[in-house]
Amino acid sequence: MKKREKFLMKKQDKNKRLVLLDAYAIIHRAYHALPDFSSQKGEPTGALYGISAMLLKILKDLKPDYMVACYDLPEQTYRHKIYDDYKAGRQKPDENLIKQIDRSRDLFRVFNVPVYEKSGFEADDVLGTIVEQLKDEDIDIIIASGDMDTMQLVNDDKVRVYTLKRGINDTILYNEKAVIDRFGFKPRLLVDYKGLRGDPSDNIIGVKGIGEKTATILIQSFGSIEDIYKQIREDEESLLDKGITPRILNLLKNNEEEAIFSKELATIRLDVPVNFSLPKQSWREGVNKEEIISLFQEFGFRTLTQRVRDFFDNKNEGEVLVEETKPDEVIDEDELQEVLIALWLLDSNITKPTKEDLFLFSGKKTFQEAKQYILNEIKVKGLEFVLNKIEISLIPVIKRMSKAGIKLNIENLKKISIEYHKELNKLEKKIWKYSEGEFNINSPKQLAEFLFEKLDLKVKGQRKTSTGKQSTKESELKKMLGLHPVVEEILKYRELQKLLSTYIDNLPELVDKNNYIHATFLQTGTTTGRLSSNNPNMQNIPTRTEHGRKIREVFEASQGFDLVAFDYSQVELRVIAMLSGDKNLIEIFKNGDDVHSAVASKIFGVPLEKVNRSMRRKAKIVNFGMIYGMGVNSLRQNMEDASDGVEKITRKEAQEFYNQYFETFRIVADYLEGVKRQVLVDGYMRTFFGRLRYFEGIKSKIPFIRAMAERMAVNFPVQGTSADILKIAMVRIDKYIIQNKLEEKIKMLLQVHDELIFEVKKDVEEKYILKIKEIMETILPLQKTKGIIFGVNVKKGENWNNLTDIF
DNA sequence: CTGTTCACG
DNA sequence: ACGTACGTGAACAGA
Repeated sequence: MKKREKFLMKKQDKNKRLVLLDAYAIIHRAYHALPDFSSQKGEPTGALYGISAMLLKILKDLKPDYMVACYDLPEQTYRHKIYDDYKAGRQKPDENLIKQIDRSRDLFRVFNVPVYEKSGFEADDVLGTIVEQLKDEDIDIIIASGDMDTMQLVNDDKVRVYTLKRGINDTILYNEKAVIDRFGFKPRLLVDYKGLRGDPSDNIIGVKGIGEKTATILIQSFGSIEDIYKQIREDEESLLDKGITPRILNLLKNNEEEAIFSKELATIRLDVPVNFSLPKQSWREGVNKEEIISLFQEFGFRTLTQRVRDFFDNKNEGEVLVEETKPDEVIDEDELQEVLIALWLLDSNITKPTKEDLFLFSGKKTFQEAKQYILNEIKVKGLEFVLNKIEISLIPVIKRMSKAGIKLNIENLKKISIEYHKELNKLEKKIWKYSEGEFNINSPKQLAEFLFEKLDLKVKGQRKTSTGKQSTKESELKKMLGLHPVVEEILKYRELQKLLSTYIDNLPELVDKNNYIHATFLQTGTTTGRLSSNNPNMQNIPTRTEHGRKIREVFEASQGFDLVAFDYSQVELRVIAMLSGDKNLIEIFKNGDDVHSAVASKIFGVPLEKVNRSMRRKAKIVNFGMIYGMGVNSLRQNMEDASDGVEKITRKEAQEFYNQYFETFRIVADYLEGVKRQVLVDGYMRTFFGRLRYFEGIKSKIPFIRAMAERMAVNFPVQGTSADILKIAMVRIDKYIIQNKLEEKIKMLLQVHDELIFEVKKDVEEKYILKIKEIMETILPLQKTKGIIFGVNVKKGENWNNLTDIF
């Protein structure tokens, strides 16, 4: 839990203070944050309770002289007129909420709070207009809201925003400095931020493909949207220099109108036709305490009634809470990155660490101190090799990889899109025929209703979801295949829907002007040392089904190049053989046999050529399962699933198979037990190269938690060592490419955990390809690997789905 | 903003 | 009798 320090700030005594209440936003927030209370008369009061409590908190914390409430009216606003889809997708407010909104007017009446509203405009516009009309007055303005939409109105210390952080009790007051700390730029640029990033809650699109991070970088570097486009027109290259990728530049150029329009939608109006005048007297003069109490009693608010009494009886001093802002410090980005990686190495449970984590972890106040502390800890924990020789060396390699990008064949992708959409529509119609009515097949809830209630299908040993609902996941649906013809259609529908929404229809938004995809590879994204990838995730592009593989086909080599993929064969099993030193397993790798068949041959005690498909399949399952710390029950389940439920496997059979496996690979079993013993003592495990991971749950008294920690501890050295090997390979190959001046001919494009994908100029000599293979296979000398060669297969082709073995 | 499902290694 | 195989990122629904 991130704890933020707070300090007290005295209210300025000279100026009067006006608190502007964004009534609808507060009520709306309270309605969703609180349970459905109701008064004795049966009137809903949950949201009313929330806003009453907030009002009392405002009186206590902010000590306003005047208060004014602004409302949204149910009518359409001018924003709906200029943009049909404004706030589309929002559901209509419940009747219970509407009732309470109406009733809240009584609340403001008894507190002497005048109401301002204007049909055709939102409360935010009215608030903005009031602020504007007061700009020359000496008055301290605080806007109290339930959301962050009014933050753009913050102006130094004169206009501040008081809003809810979490639930209804945790509040925060933003002045200009606090806004800058939170977003990284001045409040007036928030509209530009929304113009770029969009605002899903209002259905403002922004520039598709630009998210929080890119929007922030753009605004920090160039200022407003207008400034950004001015810069693009004047000097396009300067954006690239500032680290804006060609992809982003392209998105900006193609979506200028959207950006400007989104900004307009997000901008609060300052010219609503209302005439604001400050109330003649403060809210307190002329307020009737008894009126408030009687309304609260009508609502059934007992504790709040008491708080009203206390408030009027005591005179507490006015002090308000303000978020503390750390002193400004100039931090070099490249260093920063190194220290964040170092921090992640110290505690890999912190994935994607940020600057804040640095201060939190080190307990230091300045960056320099924090850095010193972290680097010292690296020494203490023996992580220097991993930090310096693996991670830091990898930074530029990853940068180059992302910069190169991989080419996407948009035309083919569009063809696939049209074809799959057609097929999906057909499936949808078919399914709806069975259901005799339309429903959302994508909704697990609606699908479950259809299958389990309407059709009343029964599944043997049905799985429940973690929240106790009937699961509709693939393995459950497969069990019902024979029961009803619709099940097969649903499975097909699921597959296509997934492919279309996750890949096919989103990839085109991520290409640059030359149709290249530049994914981001995160170095601190996992707990095990692997890389992760996003925007898009290039590590989960489909490969397992025919429909899916069509997607791989649209990733192509550049003109005049081939794609060349190098993949380690069974790295994780080789790593476990190396770490355990099991002679039987090592022998299999030395012989160069197919691992799963060879393992099957040993377990079933039959010669290699007598191993059938079922035996190999079972061996494969247990081979992988062992890497993950699988137990007997899941082994049974998996063996059954893998045969599509055709073959029934009893617990006893699974147990016998399990025993046989570990009798054959006795040393592996000992090694796994050794890991569990050791992690219980130390609380952490290391990979072969020294990378660390701590296991919180390992001493838990809850068996499930502890068992889970054990499985993670068993898996970590295997997955982590493999990840280290890949990273070292990347560093060495990159070095080789540069030393031989091959940068323009051989480009590393992707890393997918156990494989590296390059594009290689067609005229490049074979010896260079073979050298890369050799580098990968000799990351460790043979005596250290106990004679195991980490074999690499090399494939070549024009696109990612059409690769043929070459070495 | 969380849960479910599913794509990959 | 059972939610007990690890590590990710992403879309979508529903609140």
